[in-house]
Amino acid sequence: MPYLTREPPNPEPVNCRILTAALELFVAKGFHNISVHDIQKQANVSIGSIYNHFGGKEGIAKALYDRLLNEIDILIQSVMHDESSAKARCNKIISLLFEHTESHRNIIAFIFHPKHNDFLPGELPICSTVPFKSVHDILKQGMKDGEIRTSNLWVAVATVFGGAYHMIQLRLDGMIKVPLPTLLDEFLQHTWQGMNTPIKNSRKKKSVRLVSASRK
Amino acid sequence: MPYLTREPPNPEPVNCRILTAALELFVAKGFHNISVHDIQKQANVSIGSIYNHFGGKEGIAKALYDRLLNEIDILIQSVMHDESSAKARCNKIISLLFEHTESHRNIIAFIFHPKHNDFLPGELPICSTVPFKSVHDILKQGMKDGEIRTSNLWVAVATVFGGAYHMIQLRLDGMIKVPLPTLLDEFLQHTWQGMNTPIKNSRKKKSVRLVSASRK
DNA sequence: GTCTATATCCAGATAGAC
DNA sequence: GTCTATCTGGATATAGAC
Repeated sequence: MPYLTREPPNPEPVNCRILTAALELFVAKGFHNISVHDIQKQANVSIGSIYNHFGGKEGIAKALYDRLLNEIDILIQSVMHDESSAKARCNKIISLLFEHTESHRNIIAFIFHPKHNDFLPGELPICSTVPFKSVHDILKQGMKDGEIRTSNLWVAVATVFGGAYHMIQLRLDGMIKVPLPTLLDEFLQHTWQGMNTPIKNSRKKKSVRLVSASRK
Repeated sequence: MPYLTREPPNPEPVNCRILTAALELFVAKGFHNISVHDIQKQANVSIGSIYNHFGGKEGIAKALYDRLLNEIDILIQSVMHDESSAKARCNKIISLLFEHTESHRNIIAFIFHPKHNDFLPGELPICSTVPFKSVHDILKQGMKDGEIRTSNLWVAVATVFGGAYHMIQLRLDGMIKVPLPTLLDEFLQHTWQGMNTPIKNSRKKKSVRLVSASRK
């Protein structure tokens, strides 16, 4: 300990440290298995600070939820801007979600955690939140334009995105061992062409990349 | 209170009453939001009984989990017996799950609750349990037989069943307002034929029922 | 096996100095 | 705003009568 006994001050602002720590712990062990003390230790702050900033454990969860949902929404909005057809939009969204699952695992795991109601009483089911509504609208527009199969809207949502969510769950659970983006094209083919064995003498234009190369 | 002050004795055995009560409460409010006292009251038994039979709250959850997973497994096994082609098996399984979502809501809600790890530490992800393995095998066989599109197995699982799980979630969350079986045929079409707009002059045999009428 | 009463523990929350 | 020390409520679990 040659120069300083005091450890270098942590550069991140306190509230960010709290949120980061909480996110990591919540995802690793679940909201109810984590105490405020756990968060306090991991974030290197005092209990007092936590209550000051967020009013308690639930306040942290709520802040995380709002913030991360908002991030997802921004993602979706960017896709709405970049792509115009319904199919392209869906593909791009799924592509981005797959990428995020690799690069921002905790965010995806927290947002796609099935029952936010378990710890955020009164919260509506996630499929009724803003970003999911956008997805809804995309599909509706796609049907109107004759671009995708007409059907009950929820059935379409489940078919197009249910599979993607499941891929994400399987990856988060460690069942899928490879990065999701490597499975993207294969997956999208299934979604759009169905699981029936393809007809042999198909005249379709042969497999093009289904998603334009990711920005960034 | 003319004849008896004592209420008629409850006919169900104690351990069943406990499990039934716990299942209902867990599904309604979540494992961590329910205390042993809640279960005790709902089941009309004493705390002592609960600890006698199950050793605690976690013991109840574990017993429920094992029992209900086993029920699902029996369901799957019956399908394996009744149907021979991969596609028919998948369709039948989804059909039965849809029906169960209506008639045995709590069972489905408990089994498909995403993170059993939150309250059953050490439990493997549900997709690695016996009934899910069967599903895995069905798809593998279907690919081998050239009946369904060849691909990474998990991608196939997600495409065929991910959508179905999502339908179930949406129904449990109250987003889908109609009984799932009414959406079954439409949904299965999407899964097998894909979400692309069907080709106009299709020569295929026109829509037959995709699932044979349910027994029972 | 079932019950009530009680003990123990710990997470959530607060008080008040700095 | 941040911290430590402390309070409180409630949940799990046990003891011991019946």
